[in-house]
Amino acid sequence: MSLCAEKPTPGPEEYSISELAREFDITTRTIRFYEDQGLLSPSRRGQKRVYQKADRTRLKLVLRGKRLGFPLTDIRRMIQLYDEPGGEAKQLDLMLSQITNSRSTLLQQQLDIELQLKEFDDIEARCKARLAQLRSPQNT
Amino acid sequence: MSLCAEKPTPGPEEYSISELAREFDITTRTIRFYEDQGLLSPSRRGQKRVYQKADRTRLKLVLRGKRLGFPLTDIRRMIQLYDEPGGEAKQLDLMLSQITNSRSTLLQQQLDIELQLKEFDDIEARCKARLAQLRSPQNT
DNA sequence: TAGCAGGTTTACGTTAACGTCAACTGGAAG
DNA sequence: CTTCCAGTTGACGTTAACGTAAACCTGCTA
Repeated sequence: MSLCAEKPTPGPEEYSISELAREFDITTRTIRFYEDQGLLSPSRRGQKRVYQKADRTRLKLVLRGKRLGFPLTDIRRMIQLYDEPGGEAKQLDLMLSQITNSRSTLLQQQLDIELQLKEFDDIEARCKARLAQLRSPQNT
Repeated sequence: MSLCAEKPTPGPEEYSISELAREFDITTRTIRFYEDQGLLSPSRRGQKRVYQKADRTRLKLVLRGKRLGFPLTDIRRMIQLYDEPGGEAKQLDLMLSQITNSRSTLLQQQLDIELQLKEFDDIEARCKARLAQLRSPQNT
């Protein structure tokens, strides 16, 4: 440990690339790749990447998008919506229609999930019934 | 049209590969690829594939899995659960644990979707507010 | 001063999920 | 018989999303 000078920017909390990687259980390669794709844009101290809280939040959004199966290009457009609304009315209209689009995809996914969950319940019940039958007394 | 002999198997309804392709808006290549991956196994009349209702249902399951972002290997395991429960207790236990697994993924996705939808509502509201402001009277 | 941990760029490799020919087949229509 | 159409099997091409390896910098610490 060096003498003092420990917190040059004590404010908004910062992260190194490997800290983020550990936290979200991904590789640094992945994080750099996301930056390449325009999903992240951390500041730099010297040549090293420094991630602020906002960057961390963006990364979380990316990973959420991934869990939902979206390709990175879609995810990029989605998280750009979080940035400051362009200003131009045209731009705002575009954003609104993109939101409408993404929303309908998400709603479809909700339906799909509900159906799938119900069917799993069904299958599970039959499995358990079959298991109970296997252990039932009449097979001695 | 040939003379009669139109319905050799009038029973369970059959589909050609291109019929299914049209219905679900995918290519025949995709359907054959899914078969290659063990997701479908249609019967054959001569060398041509003939799809029964059960095959159609399986295809629907596959596409639902795709909409949820699952890789084909996961989808395969998932739809195998719809087949007859193996019989062996060990096999049934395995099925149950697989269901538990998949279910937790789906539940996570539900959470992700709800969050995302809420954030979209939020962004949308701010967009609309900004738009209203742009058209407001004070800029004449 | 040497070395090491953590970071950087560059570049090629890999896997999944198809797309895109090419060459062949079997039946119906003209 | 030829022609056409829907279907079939290879085989190679492509894109997304990283993995992996090489070569370099850099700020401590021993």
